[in-house]
Amino acid sequence: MGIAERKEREKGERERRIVSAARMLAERDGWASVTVRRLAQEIEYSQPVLYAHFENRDAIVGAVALEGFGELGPALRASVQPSATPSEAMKSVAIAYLEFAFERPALYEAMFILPTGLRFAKSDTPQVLRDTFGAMLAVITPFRDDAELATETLWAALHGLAELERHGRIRAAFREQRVTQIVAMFSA
Amino acid sequence: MGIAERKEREKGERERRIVSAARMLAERDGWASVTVRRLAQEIEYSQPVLYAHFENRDAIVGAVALEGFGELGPALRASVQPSATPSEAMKSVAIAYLEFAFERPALYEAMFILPTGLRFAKSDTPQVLRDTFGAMLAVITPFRDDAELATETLWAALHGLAELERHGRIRAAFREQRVTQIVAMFSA
DNA sequence: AAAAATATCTAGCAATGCTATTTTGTCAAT
DNA sequence: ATTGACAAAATAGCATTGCTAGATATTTTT
Repeated sequence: MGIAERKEREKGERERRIVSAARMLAERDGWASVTVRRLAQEIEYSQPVLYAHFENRDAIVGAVALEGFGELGPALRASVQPSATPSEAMKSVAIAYLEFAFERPALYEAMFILPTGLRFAKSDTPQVLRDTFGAMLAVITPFRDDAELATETLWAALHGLAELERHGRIRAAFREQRVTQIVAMFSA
Repeated sequence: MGIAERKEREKGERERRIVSAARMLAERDGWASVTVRRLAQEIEYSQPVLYAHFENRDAIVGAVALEGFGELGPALRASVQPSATPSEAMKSVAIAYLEFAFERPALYEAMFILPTGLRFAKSDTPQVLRDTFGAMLAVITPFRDDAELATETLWAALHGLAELERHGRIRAAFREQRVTQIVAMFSA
């Protein structure tokens, strides 16, 4: 039955092309430009084919978001030098988080802002999501007993910093100082 | 020249009806349901009339957002009891902020998430926005020299708490505890 | 009363997400 | 090789969107 396997392989391959086309277009022209028609054109298939892979447009955004989580966790971990002190580690993670948000805005949008149909903080939370959470948890644990709660709070603070700055609500020039404030508070 | 004035009055009145229809529909059915056609129907004028008042749909969202800022500032100030200690005051403001976000989700969305074309943290920032910022600044000043910076950071933290919870990224049941954490950190 | 300016509407464009229907391609059984 | 069943994919279309050009009605000015 190698035929069925080949077909499955081809379908998987096509799915990857859809997701990476979506990501590329979003990063280049913004999510509003990511239309099902344009994606179809990009992968050289007709429009309805995409609906054999994804229930709707939101699900495509969700697939890109998942890719993003697959990268954010490792990026946070990689930012920490082995020789770093606990509070240096926390600062590295915080800065890496914001860099991720600002350097891949479309990816970040898919992960945290756009409707995607993904589930979180529930029993069915995918492993990549737990991993990302874990990367932040790791640098907080040395400082706090309520590490899980504190991770949620730190995450929220970083997310807020990223979003308000992206929308021009707070002064971009003071980013570093705000991060310093936050980290100082959490590592006290 | 009472005629011109009457016309201006009528135009202003109509504009208010557009904005409040938009707000009502958004709060009831979500922003996706706020279409220019539906608004036109609501105010009993044809569609192009709305473009005599607002450049485009985003500008209507922006008008609702401005209304929101006009209410958020006072709501934050009103939450503080005259007898409150400085740290009680800060906690009241933080809780009032989150209540605002959760009880008027569509309004909050217009203010902080959707594209609106409004400008912030710039010289042309409208007074209502400065007022809202001022309400937070007031409760931070007793604790910090760098009050303006700290206000930005606190604001970001609260915004992040609201957004991550709204998207189901963090556990709703622990909202109170996260607020307590944040306030403790800023009033230390 | 006629002309000019203003206000408003009708009708339509191009684009969107999504889907019913038709066509094309693949493969096994004859 | 031919045929018929099944799966894959394309065409064509629906309903909806934001927005606008062009036609019509309504005031205001002359």
